[in-house]
Amino acid sequence: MKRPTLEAVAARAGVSRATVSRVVNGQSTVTPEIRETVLRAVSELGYVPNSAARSLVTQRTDSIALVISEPATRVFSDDRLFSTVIRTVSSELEAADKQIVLMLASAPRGHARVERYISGGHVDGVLLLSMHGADPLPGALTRMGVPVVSYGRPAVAVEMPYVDNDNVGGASAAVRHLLDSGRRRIATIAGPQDMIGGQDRLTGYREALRDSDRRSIVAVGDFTRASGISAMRQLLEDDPSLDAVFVANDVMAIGALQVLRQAGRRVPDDVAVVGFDDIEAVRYTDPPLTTVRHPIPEQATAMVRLLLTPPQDRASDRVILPSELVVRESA
Amino acid sequence: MKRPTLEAVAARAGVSRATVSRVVNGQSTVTPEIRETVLRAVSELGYVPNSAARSLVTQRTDSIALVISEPATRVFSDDRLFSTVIRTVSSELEAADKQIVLMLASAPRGHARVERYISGGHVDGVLLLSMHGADPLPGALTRMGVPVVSYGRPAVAVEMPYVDNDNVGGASAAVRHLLDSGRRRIATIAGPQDMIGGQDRLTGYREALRDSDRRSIVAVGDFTRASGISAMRQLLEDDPSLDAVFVANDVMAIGALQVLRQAGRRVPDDVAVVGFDDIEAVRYTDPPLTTVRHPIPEQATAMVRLLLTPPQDRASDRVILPSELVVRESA
DNA sequence: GCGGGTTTCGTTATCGTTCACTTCGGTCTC
DNA sequence: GAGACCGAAGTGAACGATAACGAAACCCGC
Repeated sequence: MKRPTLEAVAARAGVSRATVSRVVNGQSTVTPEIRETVLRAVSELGYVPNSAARSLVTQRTDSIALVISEPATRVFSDDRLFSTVIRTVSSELEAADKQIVLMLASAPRGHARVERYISGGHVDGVLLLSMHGADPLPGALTRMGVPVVSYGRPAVAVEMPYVDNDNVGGASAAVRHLLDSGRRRIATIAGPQDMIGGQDRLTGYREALRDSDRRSIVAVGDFTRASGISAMRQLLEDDPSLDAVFVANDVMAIGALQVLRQAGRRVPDDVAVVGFDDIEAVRYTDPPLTTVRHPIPEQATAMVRLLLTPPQDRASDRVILPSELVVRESA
Repeated sequence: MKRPTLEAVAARAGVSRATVSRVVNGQSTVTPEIRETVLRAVSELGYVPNSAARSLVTQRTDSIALVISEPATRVFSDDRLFSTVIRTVSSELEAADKQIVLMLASAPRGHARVERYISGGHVDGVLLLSMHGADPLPGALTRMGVPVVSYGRPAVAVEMPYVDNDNVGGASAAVRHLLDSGRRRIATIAGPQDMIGGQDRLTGYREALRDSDRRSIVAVGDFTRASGISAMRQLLEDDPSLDAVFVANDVMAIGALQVLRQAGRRVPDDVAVVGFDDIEAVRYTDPPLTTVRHPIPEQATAMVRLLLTPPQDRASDRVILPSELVVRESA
């Protein structure tokens, strides 16, 4: 009833354990004839290697952790990011015959759990989704010597391989689009400034405006719809004559659209709106939202590739992927 | 530089390996004084048990697999389902101090991979998301003797613990709502009939109609938006006088709304529409969609609880959770 | 103060692999 | 034709933990 062991297979095939091990692990130093016999014994007994025993001696686990170091609400506010990353990472690791251990680490209890688990040697590497500058996890993970790659640029303090999209470039492309279409007073609803993405998108906005001679009008949100609503209200109050808003993510942009409508401003006639992320929902807003799309699958793929490449073989420890402006009806 | 072992801790604390093991595993048969000494040695050396060695002898892995046995496109068409299940399962398993291994198994290569992995004893149990009646995975998994719980009722053929929402009840509640609001010709866009959810929701529609004396008008889709579009077109052609549609999921309903608008039918004035799932996007459709919400977090939680409860301690092997009609503007 | 019964701790075997070595034929070379 | 050499298979020792078993040490009552 219990699972057959290497020993059993060896006995059945009339060879030693070592030979069976060689066959199972695909070493070439075994006579084709014997290899056949062994393979037959393996399939007859339904042998599958015991992973615990194997990784006890090899020090490998063939599994990598995908750590989401965010409070659940933030990560999942944009479902597409999350599911796309998981899906892409999954299929990419599948090709490398590695498993995914998923860890949602909401601080601080989750952090301790993650650190304990990772330092326990359960995984060969870590893919880290962390968007907070103040997150202690990137630092902690690098310190324990396990290979890590971050999705998105981690806080400046830590040296860590990462793959990011061009937040700065995407944001300034959005703003330039507004400038090109003749908008004069372009405000922004920025993201939280403790998040790298929030910082970079604001930087992009500022850079684009600096090249023109427009004044910057900034309100800060925290990437939630509610914050988009209150930020938009504040902007309208601060500068009633604004004719465009660049919003640092789509979720807040949806809130902004709602406020604009309530305030009797037509979009895009009176006020143009551009979002960021290109989440599913913005195709169905009224009007459909012009936004910046970043290539999530490519980013996730690059992340896995980077992790699986030994440090000395890497062309670079950082990869930046281009963002793309998707023009719909709101701007 | 390498990680300290039990041996090292034992040496430092001046006791035997066994005692350290007892302390680490929280056995009570150890003198408080010695326990203190050991714990100090543990923290001084930063000892963390080697999981491979442990599970080699205990036969446990403290991790469970979450297997998504669907082509990616289907699972992710409703992002909320996916992310909510993951999030809930994750936090629920966290409480039990178990890890979650995520496997996306698109047939058939994925199936072989999953079977190999599960039979390899990598996990203590399996949470299975499989919505196809013809899926061979539920059968295969039960056969290999590993504890499994299914999200949603599996195909009739296999005997397997599961947690499902009341698809039949939810669908008939939706149809009754249409009847109660005076609709006379109520059509349905059914889901794929090789999926349990698709079957059950159609059953609910039929049951509700049977209690009245209305005729059933059925088109079948496959839960994608495109199929919702073509199904709606077909329905309008078959019966131009229809005044209500119950759509088996929201994604198809979005397609249906689009077709109705193009056909010049006002919703809900000319045609009432009810969806199913209550995905995020239907709050922003025009008009916002009336739909049936099923309690995904509760379902996921119940699934984990069921898996962690030893079979002999279970009150029942199947749990059915109620669905709830969410009335918005489309019906 | 002594025997029986508990605690408490140490010894040792074991789990299933892999890896470094050894061994064993057989070929090659001079 | 003998020794060096090489490839293929076997032997034995880790790997790091747990658990069964044994041996002290201790308690108790008589």
